[in-house]
Amino acid sequence: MDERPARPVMADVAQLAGVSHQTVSRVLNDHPYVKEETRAKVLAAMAELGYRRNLTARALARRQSDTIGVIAFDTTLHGPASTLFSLEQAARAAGYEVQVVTVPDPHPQAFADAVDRLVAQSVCGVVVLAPQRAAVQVMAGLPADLPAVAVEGGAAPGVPSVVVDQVDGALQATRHLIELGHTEIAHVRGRQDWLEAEARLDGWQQALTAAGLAVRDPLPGDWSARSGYDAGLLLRDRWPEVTGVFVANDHMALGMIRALAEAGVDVPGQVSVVGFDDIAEAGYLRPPLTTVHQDFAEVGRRCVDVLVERIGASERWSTGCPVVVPGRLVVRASTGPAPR
Amino acid sequence: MDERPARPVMADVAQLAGVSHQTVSRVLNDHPYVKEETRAKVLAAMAELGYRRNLTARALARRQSDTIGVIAFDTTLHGPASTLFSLEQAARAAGYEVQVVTVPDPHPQAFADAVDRLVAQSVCGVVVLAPQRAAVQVMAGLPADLPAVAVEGGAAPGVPSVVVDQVDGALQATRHLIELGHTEIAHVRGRQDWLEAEARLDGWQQALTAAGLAVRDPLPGDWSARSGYDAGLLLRDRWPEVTGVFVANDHMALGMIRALAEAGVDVPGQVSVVGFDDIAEAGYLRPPLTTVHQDFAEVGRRCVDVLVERIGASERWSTGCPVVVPGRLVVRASTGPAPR
DNA sequence: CCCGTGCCTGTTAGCGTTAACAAGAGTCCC
DNA sequence: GGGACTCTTGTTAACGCTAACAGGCACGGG
Repeated sequence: MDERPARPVMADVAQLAGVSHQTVSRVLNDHPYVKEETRAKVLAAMAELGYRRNLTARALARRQSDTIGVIAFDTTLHGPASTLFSLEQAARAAGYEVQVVTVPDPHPQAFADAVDRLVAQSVCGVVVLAPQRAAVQVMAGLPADLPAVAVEGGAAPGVPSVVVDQVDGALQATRHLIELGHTEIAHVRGRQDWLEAEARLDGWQQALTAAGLAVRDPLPGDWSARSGYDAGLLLRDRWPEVTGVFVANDHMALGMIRALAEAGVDVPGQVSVVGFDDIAEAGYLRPPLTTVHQDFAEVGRRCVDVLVERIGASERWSTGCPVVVPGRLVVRASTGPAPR
Repeated sequence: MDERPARPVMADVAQLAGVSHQTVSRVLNDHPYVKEETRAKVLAAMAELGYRRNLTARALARRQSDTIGVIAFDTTLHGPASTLFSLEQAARAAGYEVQVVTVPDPHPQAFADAVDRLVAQSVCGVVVLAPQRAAVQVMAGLPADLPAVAVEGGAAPGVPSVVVDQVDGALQATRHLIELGHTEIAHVRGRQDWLEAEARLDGWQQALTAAGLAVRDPLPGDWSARSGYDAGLLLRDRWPEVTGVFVANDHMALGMIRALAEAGVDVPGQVSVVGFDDIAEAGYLRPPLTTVHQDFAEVGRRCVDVLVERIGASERWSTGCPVVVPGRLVVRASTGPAPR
């Protein structure tokens, strides 16, 4: 005659344990001032009923949800995917859930919608994992009382960021080529509107300028292996004298190497190639790729650190300078001494 | 003297519009029986106050949250990452939020914890994106009234699944080698405990058996490029007569090719290699990789379809057979006729 | 003219939790 | 013995929304 047993609620536990529902709440929230004996009774009752607390109700009552929202652009890409993965684990360890909203097109309006949805969910903090210029504007428009962190974010006022030092990484990569004796060094840039693409371009330019070498126009690229391949063809055609290339990410680097190989150009014998990212398979490509390693796991963790700190602090926060995770050049076999 | 303006709630909108809060609710939920004029007034009031509905309160009142939970193992891997990405977009289009929980170790207990957390959040459905044997047990233990879908899931009773036809894909790959005249064909398997690894092994065996060819022990692998490289070394050492290899994923295939190249073995001249996954850069490796394409975007979309249907249906669902997304062999340059 | 039937709106009562307050019991000290 | 604590528990009122019910009004048919 009975319905299927509904999920037990606090009141049920309270009744079974012979206490008030508030006492159950106290046990759940580790309040001091609960007698050990009472706590045991409540715990036993919870176990017997298979009680699970309703986090929705909790969130409503506390006006705080212990959920971190993530706004991401393309979680398929190596960097965002890796960051998201470690971020989720770090968040869980800190007691937070993670809710992800991806933004298919990097238009400000789409970002704004994403923020709205997250706010409607009463998230207690937001991570912006969209390293585009368009995302920067959005952060400026974030509700002032909502803690936020940007990954690789530009200088949005009031929003702290966690970044891998892109300029420095590009400097390391380019200097490496210079030290090997290369003097004609090209660059394949990442997608327009991406901050990382600009920073890597910057680093490359700085290194060349510091060494007194010529700065060519960067070859266009969109992060994809295909665009790297196209850039490779273009390179041969336009600047056959180039012997070193700093490519803005590993996927494009691999496309570039393939184009060069097809054209009969030996890497690293005739042309040296450096990538960026250090994707998992970089060490197993032909040739093994020299590249700049980025510790995305660390980035994810630091994001949570910063965000949790902001959530904890009730007063107005100061902006502070970005948390910088260093990049590290990994020398493998795609670079060698300049041919003479 | 005033505090910073608190976020407006329904009552505020109602007051400004001169109606009851229930009418505001009706407008928000597209109820019939709201006069056009009233609707306009309410909408105007909402716009003026910048009202955002509180989804937490809504979820509590409706006892339903419009959130889909995803339990994933490693969202860094190509397949899960791609599936998750399209799933999130499809879910949003269907009016759902997505909450992700990753499980660092594939132990049943860890999966069970993940389910608990999702249930506590009152998610209205769950996608299990963890293609391991350990995850199958967990699905059997899912609350009976919680709609669920498994991706690449085994035969958990009552839980529908969306799969790419792995066995068929492996058959296509292996047959391709056979048709090219190869008779000594090895296999590098994926990580133990993964259902996909088993299915691909199966397909390989079936194809060989059907053709009357010898079935060797599969070489061990764990999906990583490194393990593919190791398998390549092992292969040369153990079975120098092998001329065709079906490798369970592209990353291992690329490691294998590198190992062979180092040993002076030409691909595809002396040994043909087929991968599985069709990662974005597969066409730009050296040589371009013949592989089996999986349409993960479609998998994500179908997951949402199935889940939404289950959520809508109030009565007990029948299990039905899995939704099968076909795999497709993409022939590139890493395979060629068997040498004689 | 009354009653039933659409339309439209308001009132009330939850949803399951936490917060705020109240209050009783025990302890300690003067 | 009384006041001021600390420890422990219970009662009540939110949190912001939706669901259920109860009207009021206009219209049409018997």
